[in-house]
Amino acid sequence: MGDKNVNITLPDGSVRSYRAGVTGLEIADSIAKSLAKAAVGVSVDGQLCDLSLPICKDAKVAIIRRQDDAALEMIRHDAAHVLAEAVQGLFPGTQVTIGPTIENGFYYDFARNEPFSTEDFAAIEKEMRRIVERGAPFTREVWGRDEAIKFFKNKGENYKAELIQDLPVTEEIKIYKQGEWTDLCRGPHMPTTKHVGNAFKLLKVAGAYWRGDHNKAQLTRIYGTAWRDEKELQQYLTMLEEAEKRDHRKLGKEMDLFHLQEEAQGSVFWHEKGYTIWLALEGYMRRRLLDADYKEVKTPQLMDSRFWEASGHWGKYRENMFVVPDVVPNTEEGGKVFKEEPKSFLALKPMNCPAHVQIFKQGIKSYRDLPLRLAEFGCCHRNEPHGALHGLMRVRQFTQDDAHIFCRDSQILDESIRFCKLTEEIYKDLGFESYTIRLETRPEKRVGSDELWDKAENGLKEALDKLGMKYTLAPGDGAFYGPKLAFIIKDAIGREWGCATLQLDFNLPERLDAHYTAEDGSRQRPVMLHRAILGSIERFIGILIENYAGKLPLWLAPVQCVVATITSEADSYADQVVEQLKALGLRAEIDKRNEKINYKVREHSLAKVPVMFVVGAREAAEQTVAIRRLGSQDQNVQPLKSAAESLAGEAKSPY
RNA sequence: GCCGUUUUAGCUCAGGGGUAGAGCACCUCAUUCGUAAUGAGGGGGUCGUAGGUUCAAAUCCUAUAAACGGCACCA
Repeated sequence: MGDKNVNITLPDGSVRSYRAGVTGLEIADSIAKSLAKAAVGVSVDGQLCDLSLPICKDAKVAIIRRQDDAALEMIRHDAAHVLAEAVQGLFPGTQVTIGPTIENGFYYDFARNEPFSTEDFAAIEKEMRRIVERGAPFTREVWGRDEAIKFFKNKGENYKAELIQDLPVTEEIKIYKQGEWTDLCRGPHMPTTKHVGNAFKLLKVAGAYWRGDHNKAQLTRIYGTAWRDEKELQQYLTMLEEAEKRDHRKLGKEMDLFHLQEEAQGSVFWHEKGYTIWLALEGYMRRRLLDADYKEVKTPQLMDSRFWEASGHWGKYRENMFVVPDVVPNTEEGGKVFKEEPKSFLALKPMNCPAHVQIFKQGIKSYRDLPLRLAEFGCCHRNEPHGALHGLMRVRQFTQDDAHIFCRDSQILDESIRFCKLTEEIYKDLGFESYTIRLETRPEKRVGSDELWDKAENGLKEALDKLGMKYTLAPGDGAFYGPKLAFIIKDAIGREWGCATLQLDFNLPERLDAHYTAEDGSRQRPVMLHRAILGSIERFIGILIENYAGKLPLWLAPVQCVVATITSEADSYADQVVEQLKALGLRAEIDKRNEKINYKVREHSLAKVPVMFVVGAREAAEQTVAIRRLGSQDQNVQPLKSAAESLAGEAKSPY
């Protein structure tokens, strides 16, 4: 490198010249001693690097101090290393594998014959604190491939050896040491383990497959969180607790919305209150769809296996389908359920699309009929693996707000725009401002010509661009039959769930031989768009509950108004009030119990009833109500008539 | 499906070899009390299920089911 110089551009825009090979630490030192002291890493052209890494070409450089947001990534990564060292110190013979950072924390996957338990956490954390306190410097070395493989194999670290073996030949084999402890790692790291600090906590253990492949070994994963200081850690832990309170399973029980039980795992028992939400939501969607020129249909629940063979589901998804033998059951007491071998089978529908194609195929369709949009609140069954079931979010019986649009290639763009617009409007009505959109494009194994895929992918892209909707690209993640859009919403605990989806399908119309007659009299294949906006109604209600923490907007609230009496003197007036509310279409209940008003207010507040009309002798005499809204302590006394009417107006569905 | 954890009254949970406990809810009585819990009394559980060990099992062992946390899967 000699005396060649490099130009370093700092965040304030100033450019300084250093000799080539200068390190981040040296740059920091040249700016201010205090900066060098506070520095934990350096960003070089946006890439986080070790402070000690020589910089050999012109670059934009920012020094990362421990208090900077960018340092969180390093703190967590280093914490993962400290965890690994601690675990290997306490549990000899444990192999290390990978330990990346994740949102809000980190994990490390270990291979050990005996799995860890959360009871080991105290000891591991203690050892981690000792390692942090010791403050060994992280040092970076580059090793030869064979040397590295030999080293790790000798140590019995077969997973690490495998990782190195699979690294591309062009990749440097980087080894980081923290004192005695050595690990293969991409880096970067902070100067010493001391910089990790004490604001970390181990959270949970879990099984995880080596390289995410269920055919490979099962490892034990330890999850942790790490922050810059104790206050941040506490804030995060409090946030987790708050999120737990919003869990739809907890609120569903507390608010008497639904339940699940062993005899029908993965299928929901909707109680009156929960089903009231369902009906309000479904009604809203129905009005939306009919106005958007969809035609609502209803198709069979059970169909012969031949039907599913034709659609291709029988071969590919049979293990997740509920199959019913087409045999009359034996009624002999204590006998076998079926006496004879079934000659044929029926299956509960796992999806609605093939049935919609059947409707499309009735009669001859003209290009004039397109686009044809068939909608169904279709109840589907999928035999999901036990471990996948999760409250309302992942169930075995669910209802999709499903629709299939049959159209021509040239209509893909327009239909995509209509869909995205409609979804956006609906999500806005439902209170979702933040969701992410993913565009999943052609996978390697696929049907349809490249030309058609171009048209389809561009159609989706163009639709999003035209509407100014931001999205991320997921190349290769599309279905074999076409590209798709996924709208993703997070739940209370930060888990992501796919809700709305738009999927182009070049396969099914072909398989099931759907066609229409074009202007020139020729037979043409329609393109089929699968689309859902809520996705599954069950899941969406779960997300709604979490999003609103149970405090649903008036139009969705199962009980919109409770009329509560102060003394029994007001009973008959309260009856009149409820009657009026009901006459206006409101979901109102009365609480005439012999309880103090404090008790009633507390109870209905906890039940998350949005509005209470409190009535006592005074209100009865004056024909008024004292209005109390959830979350407010204000009492607003209004004449009954106007109060009821304005509440009814407010409770109207947004569409 | 895989790994781990859990399962005791309607709900939330305590109890860890000697025959089951709290708070809330429920029922009864008294109280009519103006915006987040009125008081007193009462009823309620073969401790997830099936085996086993033991004089004795909610408690120990084995199997099994479900739920929970991840992983894998999600047409």
